[in-house]
Amino acid sequence: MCHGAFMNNISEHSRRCRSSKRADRGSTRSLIIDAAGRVFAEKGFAKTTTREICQKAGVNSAAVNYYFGSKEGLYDEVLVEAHRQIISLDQMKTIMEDSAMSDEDKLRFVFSLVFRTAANASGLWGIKVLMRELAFPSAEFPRSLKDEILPKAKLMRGLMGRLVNAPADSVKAAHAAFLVMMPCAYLLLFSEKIRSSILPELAYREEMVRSMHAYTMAGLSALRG
Amino acid sequence: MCHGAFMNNISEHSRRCRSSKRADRGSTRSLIIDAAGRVFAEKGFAKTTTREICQKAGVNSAAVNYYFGSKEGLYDEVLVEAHRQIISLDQMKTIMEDSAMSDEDKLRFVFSLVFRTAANASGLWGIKVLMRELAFPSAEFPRSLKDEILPKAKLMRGLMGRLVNAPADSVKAAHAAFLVMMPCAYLLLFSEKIRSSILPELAYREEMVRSMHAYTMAGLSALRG
DNA sequence: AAAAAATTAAAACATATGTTTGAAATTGAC
DNA sequence: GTCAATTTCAAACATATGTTTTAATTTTTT
Repeated sequence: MCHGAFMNNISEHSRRCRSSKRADRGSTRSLIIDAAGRVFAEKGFAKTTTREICQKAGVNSAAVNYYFGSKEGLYDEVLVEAHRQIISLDQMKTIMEDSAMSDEDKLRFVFSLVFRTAANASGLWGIKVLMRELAFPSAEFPRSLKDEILPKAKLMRGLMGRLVNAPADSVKAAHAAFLVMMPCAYLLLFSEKIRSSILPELAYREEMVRSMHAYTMAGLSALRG
Repeated sequence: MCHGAFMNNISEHSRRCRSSKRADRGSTRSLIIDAAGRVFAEKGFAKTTTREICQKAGVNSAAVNYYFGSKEGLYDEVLVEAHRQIISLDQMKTIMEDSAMSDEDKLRFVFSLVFRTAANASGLWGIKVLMRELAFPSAEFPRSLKDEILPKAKLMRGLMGRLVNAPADSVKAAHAAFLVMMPCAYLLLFSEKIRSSILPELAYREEMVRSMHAYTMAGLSALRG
């Protein structure tokens, strides 16, 4: 009766560092999170079944409820892991507060991070899960994640404000943030099937980064003046 | 046994113009499509139950299968109706081929159409359903609708090509189309809940149209040169 | 008005799916 | 090696939901 559902609070570190003898390459728990991430990214929460996750992970169907209590509990953990995959708040802070870097270079850094992520989309399921949440937030969208997204958004708005020469909380900065970030968001979210049929010429290449950067800087300059 | 599932082919006009004596304000069929559109727009296909649709429409649960054969059949009809709500291919052709209008004005027209739609989003469920399909196409995404979307996309790429002084099927035009249209797409798709928490200053006002237009024209000019 | 057709309604049905159960197997501590 | 704790497994369970059925009701036709 002492089931694993209550183990979510136990430090993950201790579980990870324990030499796993049952499963050679990664504990059952990690196997489930990874399989779940891939399936959730592809199908979304509602269309995903725990049976498919367990099958892909090669574990028994009862494992989800044993380790995570419920499908929702698993999804929560997947969201946490998704954030880890992209960029931590600390990393982002470091870059945004780096005085040796121009604001234009910071923007370029964001674009290349986006492109790297988009190009790696098959391996990194995290960004797809998070973008799904942004477009269609699930009931399970936890406050703790909002607390992670909002600070990052605030950093971006600071950058945008400086680029259009306006306060971070001004309407102008909001417009700039929206106009700059939405193509990024869609680049990460857009269904590959649809994109390739509507815009087959659009490839994730250096050429595209240059176009985005040129287009964005010119647009921001127009907002500024 | 002569059930309504086979009536989908009968002209809707005859059904509409027939004096409806059972249901005063709109036939059962239309009631279902409208209720379904609202629920599908809000929750997506998977999370929507036919029982909720029927309850919202005030009809019996069996009505969906009676009139549309299945939940998928109903969804197909909702997609057809969604296209009708926005703009027809013919209307769009007329505008795009209007030689009395500058390309810049045509772009402005697109933006105001987008804004009108976004501001009316509560009443018009069609755009939300279509945007969901663009981001996460369902298995039911019918070829006939692709045949409606692709021609419209081609018209937009023609406009974009002229604006950046490049052929419609060039990489440059594809980049332009992507960079210009993605903020529009997201404006229509973005979860209101999330938008208002991340960008509370962003309202659907004339001010925003002006920002978008200025930003976009400057960006396109940069792509051109 | 009578008969036929179409529609509506309530309930039953079948299936998919999240979850629980209880036993078997494995692991780690002594 | 023994024993308790943990993990795995197969099966069962409960529920939600798309669908079907059958009869009652309404509408249309003649």
